[in-house]
Amino acid sequence: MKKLLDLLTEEMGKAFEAAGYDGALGKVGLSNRPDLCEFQCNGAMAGAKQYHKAPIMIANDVAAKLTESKVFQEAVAVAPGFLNLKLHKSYLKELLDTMSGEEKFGLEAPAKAKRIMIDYGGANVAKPLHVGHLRSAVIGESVKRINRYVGHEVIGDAHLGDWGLQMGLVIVGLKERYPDWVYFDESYQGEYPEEAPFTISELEEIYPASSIRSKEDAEYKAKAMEATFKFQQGVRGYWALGKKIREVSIVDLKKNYSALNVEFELWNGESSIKDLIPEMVQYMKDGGWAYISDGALVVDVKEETDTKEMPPCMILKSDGASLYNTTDLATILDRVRNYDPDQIIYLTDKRQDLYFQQVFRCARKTKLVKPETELTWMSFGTVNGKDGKPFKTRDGGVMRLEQLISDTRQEMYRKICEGREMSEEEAHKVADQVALAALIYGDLSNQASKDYIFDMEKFTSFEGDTGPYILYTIVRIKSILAKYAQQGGDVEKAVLGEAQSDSEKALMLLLAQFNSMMEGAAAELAPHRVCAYIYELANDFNHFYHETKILTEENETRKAGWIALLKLTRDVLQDCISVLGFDAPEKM
RNA sequence: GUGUCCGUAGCUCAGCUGGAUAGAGCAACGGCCUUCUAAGCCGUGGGUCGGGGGUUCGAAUCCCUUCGGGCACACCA
Repeated sequence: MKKLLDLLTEEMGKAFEAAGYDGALGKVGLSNRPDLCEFQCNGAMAGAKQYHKAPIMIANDVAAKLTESKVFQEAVAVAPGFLNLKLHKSYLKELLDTMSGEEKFGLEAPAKAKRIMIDYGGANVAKPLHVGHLRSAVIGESVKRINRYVGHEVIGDAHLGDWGLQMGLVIVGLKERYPDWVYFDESYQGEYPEEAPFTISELEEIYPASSIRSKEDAEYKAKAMEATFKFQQGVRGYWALGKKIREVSIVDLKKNYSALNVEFELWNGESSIKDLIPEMVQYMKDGGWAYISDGALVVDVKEETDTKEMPPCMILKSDGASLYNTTDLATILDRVRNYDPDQIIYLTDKRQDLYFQQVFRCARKTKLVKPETELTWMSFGTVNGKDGKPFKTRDGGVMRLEQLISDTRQEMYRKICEGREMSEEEAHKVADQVALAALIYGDLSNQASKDYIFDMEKFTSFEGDTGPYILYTIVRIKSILAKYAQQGGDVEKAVLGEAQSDSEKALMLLLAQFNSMMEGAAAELAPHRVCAYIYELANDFNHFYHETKILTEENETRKAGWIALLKLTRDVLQDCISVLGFDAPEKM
């Protein structure tokens, strides 16, 4: 199904042509004066110069051609040259009929379905997730789902941080505690145990302790660096131990991510591509791109048009060790070979702007990717506390994601028990669902690239533009539909009718814009567009709901029409929250 | 210093490729539950869109400049 504005623009273009003007002037947009009209066309003003005519005269000519229109019930020329438009109710009804009958409510498949890889999450092995990880996880998951919904193939990769110094720190920490483990016996030739000899809580305890110690104790730090090096070189025991650390971490991370409804297709990490590094380095040298500068191996990524300094992209440190750039570039090589993606999207915090410019330029220059492969960096802002500084716990520590989720769940449970009667089991279930919606919606309704203030009170209060409000609206609709069915009505067979009121028409108009909204959200990687849409949709529905008594309506055709409208609203809302990454309960 | 992002109501934020009177939510105040879930709905007050120029018939939006803030500027990730 074509997008509503395109259909209207087509119709308006014809009218411009019929009146003897350029059809391209007939661009129709949403009205910014809902009190006057539903849509507007400003083409008459744009065309005034071209035709040496007052805009109002052009607008009048065009309006005259629309008196018989089956689309526009009203097309009025208003000074200085606006064309104010209203749709025929019958046209709108037909549009929604078509929409209801189509898969994905009239959203058309993309001209070319892309294969997109998205790198998000940002988790590190042996380090617990904290608030900062919420953004990456939630935004990435939504971008993935949105693009999948519109018809692309999307592969999410957790791209685990399992390569840097933290590996050495954990390994050395373990060695201090358990020097006798076979992992540390370099003469050992046998198999290593299947079972990991430590738990996730132990790792989470060892890492910070080890990290602090390495900052104070130079000798200890040297040991950690040596361990990191041995691990990266693939020394048997170190590599085997690293693998176990990785396994144990992944189990724990999966648990935490699933609490957020976040799921990765791939759990590759930086270490997964270790074998590609030497090959890639050699390739960059052979190609004449990489050279030694101050001892380090770098690739120049300056371009003539640059107005700023652009440091070269470092491939290897002066001690020959690899770094973030190395693994990211090798990962590109790996992804191209194994998946041949049309696009790779990276989701990181916005401080990495320059870094990704360097990496992308380097990947293009050295032809790791095809020229047409899109490399997209999507950045997100930091989560700040009320003071505008990065969010911390009360005592100034890092807020763990697990803690944040459980706090929100508890608060929600309390509120649910306050107002409604529910079994304890159900209350917990619903509370978890609503808490998740509160968290995800709270995050996604902000523009991803901007910082936002995490305000626990705001998040756990459910008034206004919040996830719970959206869920509440869906639950309301479900409740009415259920009652209708109880009374013997068949929701599936209900047929839409023409709008009976302004509020009903407003709801229908907004529903008709679903496909265009979703297409835009996908193209712009903008989950907040979906949030803004469903908030408006929920508002329009509630407005309609408050002035329309549905179940007591005596005219059965009319009642069924409303039921069909409710069903469509529910379905659209549910698809929307599903691409945002949460679900609605049956009641709340 | 160079680059980059941001500056819209008391607070938190929208504002799509420039259009008519700049919108929400929270907070404040006032209404609406014998009737489909009041976690809701309706209403009131609140703004020199940081400042100044420019382009345009028309600018919160585009360009320049200035002030204020965040962030980044090769051997961390």
